[in-house]
Amino acid sequence: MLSTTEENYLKALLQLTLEQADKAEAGTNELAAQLGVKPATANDMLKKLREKQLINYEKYGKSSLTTEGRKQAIEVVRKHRLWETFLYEHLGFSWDEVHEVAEQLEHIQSSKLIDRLDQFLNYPSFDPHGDVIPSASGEMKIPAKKTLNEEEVGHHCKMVGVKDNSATFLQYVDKVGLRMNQPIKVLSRQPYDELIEIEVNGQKSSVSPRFAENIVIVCNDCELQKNNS
Amino acid sequence: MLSTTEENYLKALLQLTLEQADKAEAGTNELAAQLGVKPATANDMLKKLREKQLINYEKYGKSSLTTEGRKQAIEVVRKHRLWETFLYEHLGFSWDEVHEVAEQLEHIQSSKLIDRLDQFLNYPSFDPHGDVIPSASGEMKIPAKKTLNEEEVGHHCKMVGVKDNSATFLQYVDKVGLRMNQPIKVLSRQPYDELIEIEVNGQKSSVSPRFAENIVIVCNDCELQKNNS
DNA sequence: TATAAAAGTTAGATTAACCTAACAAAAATA
DNA sequence: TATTTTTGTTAGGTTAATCTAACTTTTATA
Ligand SMILES: [Mn+2]
Ligand SMILES: [Mn+2]
Ligand SMILES: [Mn+2]
Ligand SMILES: [Mn+2]
Repeated sequence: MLSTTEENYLKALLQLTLEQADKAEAGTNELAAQLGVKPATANDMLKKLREKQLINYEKYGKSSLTTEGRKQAIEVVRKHRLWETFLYEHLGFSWDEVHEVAEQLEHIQSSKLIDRLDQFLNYPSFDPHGDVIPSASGEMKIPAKKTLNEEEVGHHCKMVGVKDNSATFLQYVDKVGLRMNQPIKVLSRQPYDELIEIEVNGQKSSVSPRFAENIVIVCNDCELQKNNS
Repeated sequence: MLSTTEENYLKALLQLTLEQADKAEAGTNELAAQLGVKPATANDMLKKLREKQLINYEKYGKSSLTTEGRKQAIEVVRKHRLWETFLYEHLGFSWDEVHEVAEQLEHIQSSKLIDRLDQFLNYPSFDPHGDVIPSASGEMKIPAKKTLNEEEVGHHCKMVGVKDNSATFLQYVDKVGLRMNQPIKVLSRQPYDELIEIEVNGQKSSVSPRFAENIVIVCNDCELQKNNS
């Protein structure tokens, strides 16, 4: 059985390697920073996790999860997000309060507990932050990335990045009220001028296709793609 | 903030000192046995807890909780029993499955979490084993002990001890179906012969006053007495 | 390409929680 | 009371997870 610390390393490695979809590996310093420990500390743990066949790691090289390591990491993420959902939906915690407590709850060891919690919550697909909850079988669906311009009317999505990094554009994004990871609903698309009407945090605004094609989003309503290499 | 281990020592000391209501102290070996560690290990921890002013302890002496130590211990018991109640009532865990998981959950650090859980459960007074749940303010009510013969009709209680330790009596207790800590309901008292009709685990039986006065019980329905020295 | 910077590793130390083995004090009992 | 048993303590050691300081390798850049 894994220690809380080992679980945290695997989860951190999963998160870092999911961020950059292309290369599924992370450096020692990067991992140490993510976990708030010194590189020397992370280095020790990397050797230990390699011994346990949970990661691929070679001296001076980048690290990546093995199939078993990935499975374990996904299980931790599943627990984290189910607990966040419980705290948010049943105990009246707010969006920003759930994470800290879920960091503790995700390490409770009881498969019966997590299965029953899943059932109690009615098998939710997303946590309060809109992140996908992995299934009991360890499948973690990753919603497709696209631009806001390509999003369908009526769908719910969230901004996960921008294509234009100019100050002008970023200031405009701010002004429109868009924030990273905040839920967005696409209300309509005007046939006359192609303006897209969106709702963010209760506020409605209209944006141009030019603007929208520089906003990268993930859609919660579109077909989900499994990601379980 | 206390470590999980420190919390476990305080809780164990509370439990040991509640058992023998007269002398509120426990020996090093006794405590070590309760926690499943060696006396040498417990000895180290006793010194540490004394430094933190959580227990009273002197070399070769018995240990007892300070006011602060007792407060902390009661908080852990409160968390344990609220979680047990949650698992039992909302996640369909059985009587005997809840304890193991609650041993982990009782160490989650979040006062908001436990307050909200209490509210969610509608401020329960007893856990699934019939044990009293301490209040948010740290009051731990201890139900009055009395004999089954003194118990009122209609009340719910549980056996916590016997006054007669003869084999004959104990075998009779077994035969009637009484088990330690198992819920008992007093159904009636016949005016004619004073026989007491009780229900245990769905089974009804009648016992004599002679028998009943040798069964020590605690009543869940009687006035509770605070125990917060 | 030579040098500087960044990234990664190693050695040695610390802390918490545990252990065993040897010893000391207190309590029980002969 | 003397002896034995029980109880409690100490010394010294282990493991997991952390650190700092010094070192090495790799990568970037002048
Ligand atoms: Mn989170
Ligand atoms: Mn989340
Ligand atoms: Mn319990
Ligand atoms: Mn209980």
